[in-house]
Amino acid sequence: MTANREKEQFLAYLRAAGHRVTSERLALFDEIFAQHGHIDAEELHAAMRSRGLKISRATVYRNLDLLVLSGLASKQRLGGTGDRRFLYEHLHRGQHHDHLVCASCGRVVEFVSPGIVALQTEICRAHGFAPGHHTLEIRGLCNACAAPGMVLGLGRPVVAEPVGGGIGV
Amino acid sequence: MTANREKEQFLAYLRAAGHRVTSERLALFDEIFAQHGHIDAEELHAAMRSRGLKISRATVYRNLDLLVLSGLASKQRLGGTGDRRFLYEHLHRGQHHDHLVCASCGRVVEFVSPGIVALQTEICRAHGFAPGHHTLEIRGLCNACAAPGMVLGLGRPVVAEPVGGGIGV
DNA sequence: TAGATATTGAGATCGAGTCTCAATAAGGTG
DNA sequence: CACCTTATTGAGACTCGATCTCAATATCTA
Repeated sequence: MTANREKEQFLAYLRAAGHRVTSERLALFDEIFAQHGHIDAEELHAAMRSRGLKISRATVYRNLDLLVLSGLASKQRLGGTGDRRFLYEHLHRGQHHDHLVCASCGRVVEFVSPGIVALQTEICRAHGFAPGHHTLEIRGLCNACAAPGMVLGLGRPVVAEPVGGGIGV
Repeated sequence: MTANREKEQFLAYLRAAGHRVTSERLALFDEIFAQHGHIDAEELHAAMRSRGLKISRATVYRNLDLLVLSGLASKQRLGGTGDRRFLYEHLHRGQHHDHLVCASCGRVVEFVSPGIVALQTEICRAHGFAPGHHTLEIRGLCNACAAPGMVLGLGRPVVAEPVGGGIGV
């Protein structure tokens, strides 16, 4: 089993919050940690059913929220104004990243930038806000789509190296 | 009438795109430019009806998309995972800004940061993307909500001074 | 092991946004 | 200006992601 450390964190969260440890919650945890990249609730539900697990749609939705509250999954809409569904992805130990999305083929690249963190701190300070978290989505054209005459291909999200470390304000 | 320059731009867009100039489109333009800050389609529709204008819900939705395409309005969800509806706001001459949202009272502060623009350019370059645009939402606690024992008040969006000008990567 | 109650499942419901299609009106043409 | 073509509108049906209801079930506590 992968993600043992994260599973411990999930169990600790459930107990601390007074929630019960059910087989459905454990199965959902396993499923989202078995998935690569972003996936929506319906796809997650279908994936579990196709593995022979019996779990209802409502339970998937309910428990995804718990995973987010536990800090082990993120829930956000990606893709600008074309975002109909929430997408979920598992997180490792609170590591935050942002997204670069190709406006043409939808390919998603994840990146970590210390610069944006510094920027967030500075902007909050300037406006008297206590910093929380941020979501940054950059949209553009990936190299494949920017090349003339290319047919689009939907790639898999890639975790990228940190870019830039200086203060950005 | 306010926003004459913008209205010219809207008319020019309509004609260039082969769309007709209808009274509904002009009324919707007037309404969104008469509004402060962010407003959703239903509220916009209700506001127009309450002024005695006869316009249908479907027409509001359809023409808001045109306003966005013309570059005169932005359409985005704000408020993290609590974002059920799209919010619209009018823009002045393509000026881009981002949002600082209070996680407690929902107050929205708009800010302009050259740093984030530089960051966007650098990150796109590092990953072989042609830069497009970005959306950055920072969530935190405003000074009123961070103060202990305060009752929350829902403020109006404020356009803030640019913060920071250095390269932020 | 039994009892209290949180959780589940199936399906109803909600709600933001889109679609359909007949009626209307914008704007080009003679 | 009057006519004609056709984009646009309005009313309401529809879509579909997400939430809610409530009886049945499973978890945890004592």
